[in-house]
This record gives sequence, structure tokens and C-alpha cells, in this order.
Amino acid sequence: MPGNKPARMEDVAHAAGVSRALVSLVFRDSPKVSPARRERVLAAAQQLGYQPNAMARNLASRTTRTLGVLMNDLHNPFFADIYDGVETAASALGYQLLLTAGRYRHGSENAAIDTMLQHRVDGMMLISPRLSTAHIMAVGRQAPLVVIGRVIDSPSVDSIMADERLGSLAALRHLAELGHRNIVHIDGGRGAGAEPRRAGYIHAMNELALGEPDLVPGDFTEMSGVHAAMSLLQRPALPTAIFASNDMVAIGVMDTLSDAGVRVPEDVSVVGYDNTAIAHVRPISLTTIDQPRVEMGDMAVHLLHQRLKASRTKSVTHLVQPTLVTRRTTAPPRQEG
Amino acid sequence: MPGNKPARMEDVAHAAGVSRALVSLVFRDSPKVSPARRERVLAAAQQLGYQPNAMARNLASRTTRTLGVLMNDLHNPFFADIYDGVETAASALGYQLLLTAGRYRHGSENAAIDTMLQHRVDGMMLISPRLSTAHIMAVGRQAPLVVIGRVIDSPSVDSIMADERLGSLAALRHLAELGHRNIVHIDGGRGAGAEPRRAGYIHAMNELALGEPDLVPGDFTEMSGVHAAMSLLQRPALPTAIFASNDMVAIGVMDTLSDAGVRVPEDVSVVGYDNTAIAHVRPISLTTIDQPRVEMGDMAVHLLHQRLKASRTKSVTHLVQPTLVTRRTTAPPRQEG
DNA sequence: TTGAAAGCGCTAACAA
DNA sequence: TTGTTAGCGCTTTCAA
Repeated sequence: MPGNKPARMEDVAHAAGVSRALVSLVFRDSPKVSPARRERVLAAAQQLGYQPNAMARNLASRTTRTLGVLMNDLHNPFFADIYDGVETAASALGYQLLLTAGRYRHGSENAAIDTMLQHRVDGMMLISPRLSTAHIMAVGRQAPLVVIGRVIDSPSVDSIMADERLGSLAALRHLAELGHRNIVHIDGGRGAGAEPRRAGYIHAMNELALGEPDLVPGDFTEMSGVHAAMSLLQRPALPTAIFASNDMVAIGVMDTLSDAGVRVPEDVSVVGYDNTAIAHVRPISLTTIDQPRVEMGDMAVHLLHQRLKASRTKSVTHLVQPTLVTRRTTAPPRQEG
Repeated sequence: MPGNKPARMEDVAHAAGVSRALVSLVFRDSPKVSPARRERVLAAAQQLGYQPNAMARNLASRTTRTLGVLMNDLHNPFFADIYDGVETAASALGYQLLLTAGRYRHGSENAAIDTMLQHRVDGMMLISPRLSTAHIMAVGRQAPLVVIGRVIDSPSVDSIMADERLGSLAALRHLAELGHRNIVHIDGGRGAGAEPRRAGYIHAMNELALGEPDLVPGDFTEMSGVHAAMSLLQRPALPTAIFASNDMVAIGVMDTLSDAGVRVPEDVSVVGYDNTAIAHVRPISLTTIDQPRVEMGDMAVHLLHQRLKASRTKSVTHLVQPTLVTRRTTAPPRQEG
């Protein structure tokens, strides 16, 4: 029956016939408790369903050994992978985790950050925050901070980003090796990472001597892929390959192309970006760029740990390497002139 | 510079030139503080970057007004939708949320539950827990508990489930109305909800006078859909419709069918279950059964609130109604004999 | 409105 | 190894 107050350390001490101090030592895993007494205490605790009071403990010890994580969008499996890396690293280093969800609204991001601060986390990780840079820098002054998916240039904030330009280069190199020269990029607009992906595309077109960059506007949504494909279909000739700014755009493109009787990859090759869960589903089976998400989460924890333990004070920006995942949507161009 | 200790209430009082008690009143939104003084206090707090210490506050007030949520799998967008409902309801009722992730391992589920208990949450919601029923009942004795996606028969535990039998019935009714009589069900094996879906299928086949139930074994994975389709392709004649135990299975089925030159829905209709994010993607565009996930989350919070405020002591099992979402994978059967 | 005092359940020295 | 003594930063009386 929930309603009877939870047991206190005192109660456990009583039940085990020892002092409260001894119980405290047992729960802090102190080596200076005899096995026999430890047993007794643990048994009594178990019996009473005792759970140490985290508030009292943290307050008295003035430390929480807890790291905060702001997951902006629980719907995004991308973030879930990052969290996997965070969780593994945190538990290996002995940190607890305080997870909060922001739902992409400024107000809720702020509320989540305040919650973490009020719980006096040792440090926090923000996954793709939408807050202004100035605001994030202000938060960085309150606690060690790592931002994932964005670069913040501030001495108290570390950043982790995938090297998007490298990702674009890998996509283009793959297409070039297949023999494509006529490659369009569907732009991601103002979405996170869109700019460096575009820059990487432009740079790679030059680097690989593929001729003039050919950009079609877009915005990271499936619909923008549909629109981009429609506009390409208006042209006298289709490009031989399309490099989409992300997987959803690529799916919109392929869908529209297929409605128009254009086959992928026989007539046109398509490359996506992000390697989202949908990319590997067989009817889609999209060639795309994968980002080492788990590694990003792992890195975030270690960066925080360095600040906390080694008292690092200079900021670090960690660029992580994306890789190409080849599936069924890319093939050599049809006829080479 | 993180490292300087956070401001205390005392500091704010000093800066504002008032007593600590007054600051406390302001932060508890007491009506008996003059607007002028409230302003002064708030300004001073802002200035110092003061964040009330949640541990001290909760400890002193012996209450947290916090609800715990165990999200078993952050990768599952299904759970994210539930969380949306939880969040909205919780903030409307003035509860804070403590989110934990279990990663589907018993050990981590237990750890997550202990964390919530140690933080003295007022109640907790477990989303699709894997723990044994006995274990869950034991947890229910420590704090008010709502389990989502499973029914636990215990006076201290409330349950929320979608009415899977009704969902199956809706799927079958839709197919029957299109004219199908020869309908196979691909089973979900031991997966959560598989049993009532199967029972609903069997029941509906009888109810709608569609003849003998025709079950193919499976287990909720895409691969099991592939295998099921292969076994159906061995038969002398295909059924005219396939009711899959979930969307992933349906996708595996469609993929295999299409490799064999069987068209959906022209040759065979396919219905999935869950209305996962992938179901609406156009190249898939799967007819499926949707569950009111946001409502389930909302309900969970209200159930807890009832226990907490109205001191309800009898347990409640809330069945929520699934609905059919018609897309492109269902059509009338080809030729009727 | 304010101040004083007690205490929430625990940790962290220190002495025994 | 154990008991003692102070707090941690806040809320909650109660009286002023």
C-alpha cells in the first residue's frame, strides 16, 4: 500500500541492530565494513524495502555525480542512438543520468535546462538545441556543457559535430566512381547541417572535376523532395544522379520519380543522408551517409568527464567522421555518351 | 566559469535587501507578497543566476510533485507519442517529470525504477515494461503505478491497453467489406499484444462468417514477414488478403511478394498494425491500425492523479480504442469466383 | 510582511 | 569499526 512512508536509514539501522553511520557506510560501498555486518544491513534494508533518499544524499554530499541530457525530440531515432552512447559511457564512468525532453520549443528547452540546473547536475549535454548561441553560452557559464550537432564557440562549451563536408564528399566520390558526372544536390535549406552538406557538395564537385554545381532548393522534408523531383522532371534531361540533403528528401524524390516512370537506380541514382531507420528497409534500401551516433554520445560524456576530473578549461570541438552506406539506389549511369 | 558555487536563497535575500523567508515565499508563488517586493526579489535572483536547489526544496517540503516515466525503448516512436501525451497532461496538472530509459534489459529497468524511487517520485508510469508481473506488483507497493501496454491485475497497479481485439476486428471488417473472404493472419508470436490480435482475428473470422482462420507463424519482425510470405508463395493459391501482426511484418511480406511479381494491392491486399512512422511514407503507404498513443499517455497521468488526489484505491484497467487507417495497400480482390 | 527556530534524511569529519 | 556532531539549502511553523 503506497501511503506508508518510505523507510529511513535510521529504520534500517534499528532493524539491523547497528548504528546509522554504519548503514551509511554500507550504502556508500565503504570497504571498512565487515562482510557480516554488511550482510545484516543489506538484509534489513531489503526487508524494509529501503531506498536511500537521493535528495538527502545529494544535499549532504554536495555532489550528484549526475549528468543531464536534453533530448530535443524523442521521436527522432537519431537522438536515441546518441543516447545509447551516452548511457553506456556514463554508466562506465559512474555517472547517473537525468534525461529531459524539449519538444523543440524554446520554452520547453529552457524549462528542461532549468530542471537540470535545479537538480545540480555536474554537467549537461544538449542534443541539437534550438536555443540561440548567446543563450547557450549563458548556460555554459552555469555548468560544463557539451552541445551535439552544433558548434558553439565559447570557452566553456564543447561541441560535437559530424563532418558534413566529408559526408558530402564521400557521397560524391561514390557517384563519381560509378561514372556519374551530372549530379544534382537537393538543398536542406536552413535545417541543421544543411549548410555544410551543401558546401561539401560544391567543394566536391570542383575537387572531383564534375563540372558546375547544380542545386535545387529544399528543406529536409519529404515534400520538398517531391517538389524538387517535379522540378527536375520539367527539365529537358534528368541528371544521372541526385544527392539529397537527407533521407526523407530522397524518399520524396524517389517516390515522385517512380510515379513518373523513372526507375531508381536504372535511370537515376539517388543518395540520401543520415542513414535513418527507414533507409535500410528493403523496399527503400537507400544508399546514404551514416553518422557515428553512438560514438557522438560516448564522446559527449568523455568531454564532460575531462572538464570535471581533469579540470580542462579550454573548449574542444570534436568532428566525427561519417561513412558511406551503399545500398540499392545507386548504380552506374545508363548510357555514357 | 562553472566552478563558482551556485547562489543560495540567502544570497538572493541579501542582494534584494529582504529576508530569506520572503524569497522563499516568492519562489513558491505565494500570493502574500507585494508586487514591488516580488519584482525586487526576482530581479536579484535573475542577476545572480539563482536556481532554487531542488534537492533542498524537496527534502524540506517532503514532496516532489514529480512523476516518473520509464521509457523502455527510446528508439520506438510509439513510446515517444505516449510521452507527448504524458508531458502535456503532467504540465497541465503541475507535475514535473522524471524520465528514465530502460533499454529493454531487466537490469536497466530495475535500475531505472530504483532511481525514480530514490528520488521519491509521487507515482510512476511504466511503458511496456519487461519485468515479471510479480516484480511489477512489488513496485506497485512502493508507489502508485500505471503500466502502459500490459494489464497487471493488482489493486495498487492501474493498466492502460489498446483494445487489440477491436483493432483486429476493424481490420477484418474493412477487408470483408472490400469483398475478401480468404484472409491470412501472420502471427506475432510472443510479442506484446500479439495474443489478443490473434484472438481478435480468429473471433472476427467467425463473427464475419469468413470461414476457417488461417494462421502463419511469425514474431513481429520484418524477417518473419519475409518468411511468412515465402511460405504463402509455396501454396497452390495465395490468399486474397493478408493481415499482418504489425507494420514491420507487413513490410517484409510486401517486399517478398513484390520480388515474386505479386502486386499489392492488385493481387493481394495487406493490412499492418500500429501505424508506425514508416506506414505513411508514400512508397509504403500501408493500411494499418492506429492506436491513440497520445491519449494513452494522457490517461496514464490522470490515473496517477486520481490515486494521488482523490486517493482512489481500487485499480482501473483502461482499454483504449484503436482505429483503422486506410491507405494504398488494400483494394477489392481481383476476380471473384 | 518578517524573523527565529526546528527539521527534512543524509554525509563527512572526528574521536572513541 | 562505531558513535557523535555538524551541517547541506530549503520549508514550515509560530510569533512578532
